[in-house]
Amino acid sequence: MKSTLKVMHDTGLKKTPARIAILDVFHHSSKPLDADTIVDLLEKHDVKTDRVTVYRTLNTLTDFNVLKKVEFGEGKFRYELSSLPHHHHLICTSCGRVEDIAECGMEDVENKLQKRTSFVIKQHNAEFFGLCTKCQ
Amino acid sequence: MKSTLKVMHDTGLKKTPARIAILDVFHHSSKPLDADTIVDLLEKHDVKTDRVTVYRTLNTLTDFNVLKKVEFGEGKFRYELSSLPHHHHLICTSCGRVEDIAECGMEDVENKLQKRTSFVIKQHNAEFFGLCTKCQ
DNA sequence: TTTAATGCAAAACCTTTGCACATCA
DNA sequence: TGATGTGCAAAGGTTTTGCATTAAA
Repeated sequence: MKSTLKVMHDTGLKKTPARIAILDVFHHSSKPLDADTIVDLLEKHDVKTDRVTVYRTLNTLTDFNVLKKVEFGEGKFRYELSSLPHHHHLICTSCGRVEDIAECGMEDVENKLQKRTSFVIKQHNAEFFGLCTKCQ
Repeated sequence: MKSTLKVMHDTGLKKTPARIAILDVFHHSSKPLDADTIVDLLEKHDVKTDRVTVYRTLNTLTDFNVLKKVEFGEGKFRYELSSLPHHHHLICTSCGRVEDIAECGMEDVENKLQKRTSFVIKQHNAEFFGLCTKCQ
């Protein structure tokens, strides 16, 4: 995985404390984060930053394809590093735990779909919902 | 497909003009609708209803499993009849056109996943993004 | 008549915008 | 220094809540 500083360098974006701190948060997170959580984490790490800066940074990094927006049906966006290998999410509907699913196995599904429809398919999202071990 | 009145009867909810009109809108729509679009359609059909009633109706019908919430990464919810056969959506990233995908072909994916993880998987969502014929 | 639904006003959330000031390269 | 990023205040868009009134069963 690319380091935070490497990412900043590649984008050509200015290396500001806020951006470095926000990217660090993602590099240390195992699941997609929403803006509010990031604000909290920054505060906890004594990084003084405005909420607006967080939103702006999330958008900028998404535009530069450093981050990827995802939605879990919560009415808000979450973000994750787009450098992560292609994967989907398995979400526990009881406790909210999120697990990554590597090898989505959807290549076949997508290929068949490509043949059946007139669309040129560029990407897909998938979320699986269920109960984790603890919540079953 | 169940008729609007049948749906109302099955839920035990009161048959109010607003609810009937809203369900009618869904019975005549080929794609998931957001609250705002519904408000517009009702207005066009001269059904006088408050926006809040639309939101409340959408929530009530979702609670009763008559409607299903879906998200297309727009920062708002859309709803569709949950009586529709299991399907996913193919969304044109250029013009916003939405096509249903019947036979999702994800049973295998889900079954394999079930074996590989400790979750009990209850359902999945999938959205495919690409370009429709016109926009290619 | 009793319970549930509606309308209106107000607010809660999440997110964006404008603008002056600060900071990185 | 010049371009870009930040903070603050304000606003925009979507959705929810409280409460008095109205309508369904």
